[in-house]
Amino acid sequence: MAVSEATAKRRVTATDVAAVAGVSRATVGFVLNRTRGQTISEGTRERVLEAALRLGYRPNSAAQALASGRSRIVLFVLPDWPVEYSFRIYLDEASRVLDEAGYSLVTYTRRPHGETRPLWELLTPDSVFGFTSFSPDEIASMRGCGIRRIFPDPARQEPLDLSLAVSAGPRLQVEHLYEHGRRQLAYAAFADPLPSSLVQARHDAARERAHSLDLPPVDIRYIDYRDGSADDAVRAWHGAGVTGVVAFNDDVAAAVVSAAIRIGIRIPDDLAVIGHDDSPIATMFVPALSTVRFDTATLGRGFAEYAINQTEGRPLPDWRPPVSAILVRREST
Amino acid sequence: MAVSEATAKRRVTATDVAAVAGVSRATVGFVLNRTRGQTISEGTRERVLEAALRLGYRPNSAAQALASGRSRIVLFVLPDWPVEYSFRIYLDEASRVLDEAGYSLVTYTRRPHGETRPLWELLTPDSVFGFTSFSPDEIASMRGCGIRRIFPDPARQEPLDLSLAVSAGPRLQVEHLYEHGRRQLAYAAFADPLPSSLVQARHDAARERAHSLDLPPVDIRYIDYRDGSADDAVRAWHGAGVTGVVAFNDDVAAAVVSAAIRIGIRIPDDLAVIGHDDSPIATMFVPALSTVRFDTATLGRGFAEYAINQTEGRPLPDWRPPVSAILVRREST
DNA sequence: CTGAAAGCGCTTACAG
DNA sequence: CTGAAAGCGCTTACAG
Repeated sequence: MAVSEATAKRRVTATDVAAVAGVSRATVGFVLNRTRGQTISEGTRERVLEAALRLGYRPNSAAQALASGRSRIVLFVLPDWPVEYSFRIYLDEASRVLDEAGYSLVTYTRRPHGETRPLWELLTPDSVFGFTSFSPDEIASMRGCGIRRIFPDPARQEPLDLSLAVSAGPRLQVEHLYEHGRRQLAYAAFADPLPSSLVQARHDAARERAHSLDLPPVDIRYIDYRDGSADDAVRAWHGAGVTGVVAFNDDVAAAVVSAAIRIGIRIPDDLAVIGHDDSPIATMFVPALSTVRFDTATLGRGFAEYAINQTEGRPLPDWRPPVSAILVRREST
Repeated sequence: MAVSEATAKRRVTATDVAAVAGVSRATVGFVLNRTRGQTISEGTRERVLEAALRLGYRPNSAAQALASGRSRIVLFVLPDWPVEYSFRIYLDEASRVLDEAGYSLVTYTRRPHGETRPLWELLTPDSVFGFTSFSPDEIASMRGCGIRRIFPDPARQEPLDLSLAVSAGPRLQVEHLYEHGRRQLAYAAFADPLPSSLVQARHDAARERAHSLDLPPVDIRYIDYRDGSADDAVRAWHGAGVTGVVAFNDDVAAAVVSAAIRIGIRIPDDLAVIGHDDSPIATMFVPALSTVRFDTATLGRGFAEYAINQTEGRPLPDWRPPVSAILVRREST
């Protein structure tokens, strides 16, 4: 009666648990946090655990954060553009592994308008990971609220690129077209200005691979599927003798293929097109799109491992993202 | 020198600001929080503001949350299935409006495996909103860590469905096919078990609208674009004289259209197909897909308004989500 | 093996 | 108009 009344009125605290278990508040903390270096008798441990369970005790995380100086939050800042389809699997895996290590992964999409107070100030995460790099202002804001571990951190020349498989996909795309006899290649970029750094990086990788295969220069054009740019690009490429198109992603590949169909260019005979990501559209499109897939679950686990070690201050010197790109051949090549 | 040394060593606190401004810590709080009912002289106000700016003071949110009992976080629990494309715009708008009111919107995707500690226990948000309803266990967990405002809350028979425009889209889809002379309709559902409640709700809305138009019963089939189910469905429908297909979303519509094309059924002459969401695939698909679009920005603002009022304990009695569905006619109908 | 106590950095009545 | 002080619920040396 007294207990249920208290439960209804206010939140159960460690003091309540201590009272029921007949120990001090400190001991409650030691048991529940499995504090290392403390030895607790089995009887005490059981009494505390039992009392905590019975009262439905949930530690107050704000108090924990304030007292310990750690929030057990890992913040992952996503870019302001729609991330590829498979990225959800990546995040799910990363989240699961971090959770096992006692951390929560919170994702945060930067808003175009800029908040009064960015999310990292409100959450004060133990570490912040960015899909792309941070601006000096952002770094200053994070440092200002006590966040010590920021990646990628420009000051440290951090080698890791969290967009991870930047070059593996484009390389595979080029190799695939090459193996099927295509020599004059073009790159279909994404006109949306937001993911421009990723577009740039993928294009660079494709161009370099083409160069190393002694192929002629790769013409790049920016495709916006809402206007006629795909038609223009396909016409221009067709006139210039292009026989293979490397697309930034499956959406762009679909736009190129659909423009070609409308114009009357045969896919893949006249023009082979390869996408990137193996998103649902690649399966459903007619013709189905050849593309490149990643083992995103493994990548997610890899990121989590990296994040945990960085957050706890023991970086893995030789760590590399476990990238594995797989070619998926369908009808467009 | 002394200041920059201190800055480097530890975080700037209200005590530092108070010392520099020559006031008490309480006054710093009053100024920075614009505490109502406190009158602060202009001179003091300016000194505090100036000192805070100069020192780069950021309030410690854990301490604020602990002392005030409010975290200023609104948690939005998303379902475990890929939300429709346009939902990002919805979230962006909602986030922006909440931010203006001093709240941060954190989104959280339930993980299939279940965490050791769900995110609401770690963040202790002031309120939690679910896209779908919560299980009794989840409700208990939230209540246990002191979260008072939960929506939808089964105990209150909360009328609001946060998936919002559940029936408006399907109704419009059916009406569109009806207006173009289609009488024998079918519903193409999404085979993925995860969004089943949404599939069910949309199908119900479509069936009811068809019924109210005196149309014959709507046959429902579950489409998985990774197997042959679309082919089977299209064949069966064709044999049964179906002339119009209402699809759960654009992905499913694309799968149906592509199956029809492969089989040799003409779109839209033999079979009209309408999607839902106006996602990019609807534009890019050949033929381009007719679909239904929502004014998601307005919906997002509407949700934010609702959330702010609920969070601050003054529910709007007559509030309705500002749903406006628009028909987008393309080539598939 | 366990407890008393200081401290984390705020907010908020309460005095003056 | 402003300050001294209690309190939020934890963690963590430090004693014993």
